[in-house]
Amino acid sequence: MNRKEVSEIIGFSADTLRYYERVGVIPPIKRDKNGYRDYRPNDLNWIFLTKCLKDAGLSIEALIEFSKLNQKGENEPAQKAILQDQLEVLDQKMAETKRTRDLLQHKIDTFEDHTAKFKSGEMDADHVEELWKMSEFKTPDQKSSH
Amino acid sequence: MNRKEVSEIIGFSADTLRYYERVGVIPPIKRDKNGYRDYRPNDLNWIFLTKCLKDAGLSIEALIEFSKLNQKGENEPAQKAILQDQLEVLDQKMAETKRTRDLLQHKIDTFEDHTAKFKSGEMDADHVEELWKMSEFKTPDQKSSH
DNA sequence: CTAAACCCTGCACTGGACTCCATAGCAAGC
DNA sequence: GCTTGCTATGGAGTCCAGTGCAGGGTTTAG
Repeated sequence: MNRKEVSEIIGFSADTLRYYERVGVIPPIKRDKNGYRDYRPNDLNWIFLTKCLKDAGLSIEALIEFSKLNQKGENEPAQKAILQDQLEVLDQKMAETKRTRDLLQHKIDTFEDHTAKFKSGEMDADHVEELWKMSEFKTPDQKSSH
Repeated sequence: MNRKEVSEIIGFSADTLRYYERVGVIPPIKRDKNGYRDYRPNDLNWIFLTKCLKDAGLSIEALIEFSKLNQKGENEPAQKAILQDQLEVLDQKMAETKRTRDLLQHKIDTFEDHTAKFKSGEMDADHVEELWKMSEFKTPDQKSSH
């Protein structure tokens, strides 16, 4: 399978594919007699996993780390551990996204509620969110809060 | 409230705060007699929202757009629409993350199952995932698939 | 024989989002 | 008055993740 087909299936550009191979996100791809890359099903498989993890927010560096361990050979426990770690990362990410989502929902729900006032005064990290929920969602100077 | 306190509460660096103000992600902050920024509760409020949206994956450009709309004054429907859009984006993101998560889980669960073989042959976008689920999660050249 | 449509390489460049730097003002403590 | 510690500024530099480009090769179609 050539570069173009892979690009079309996975959705990475030819340049990105080459870049990923160069930096080690994907392993070196076999070449044909002309030196052209010949992607095999297992390559596609790996690239697909890469795409999933990238879409899930992993950095290139993390993907390289991941790929290295995989290429090291029979290192299943380590690979499994990485996957497990990634699972946890994804779970955390989802939890956080959900929190933001709920905050946003709250903001939408209470958009018209201009009666809520927040008191100035002490304010620390733990209270910012609470305060935010009560706030009027306006830029500072549209209403003086003195 | 001075720059340092805000940095500590929100978790943006002083430089980032200045950068955001410069590009318009946060509105111009009032200054004291020395020209020092004096962040007021409503500023903090806005910065907190900014942080949420940024963490949720919005680009600086999107944040500027959002901020502009907000500063334009009574433009609630437009603001609300943006929040609603973001809500949808977050929902989609979560769904996709969950999909990756489940794929990963499957991979972990079937890690030892070396009997599964995937056939080379036709392969298109719709089948990559299916194929991937059957694959052995190895780099291409550790086992020849000819 | 030539053009089109692929592919290869190294390296320079871009865009986004900060981050650092040099220089300088103010305020408090010694 | 001097040092320390905060603040300010414009502008340059950095890092990440690609993206583009010049220069070149092979195969197929006309």
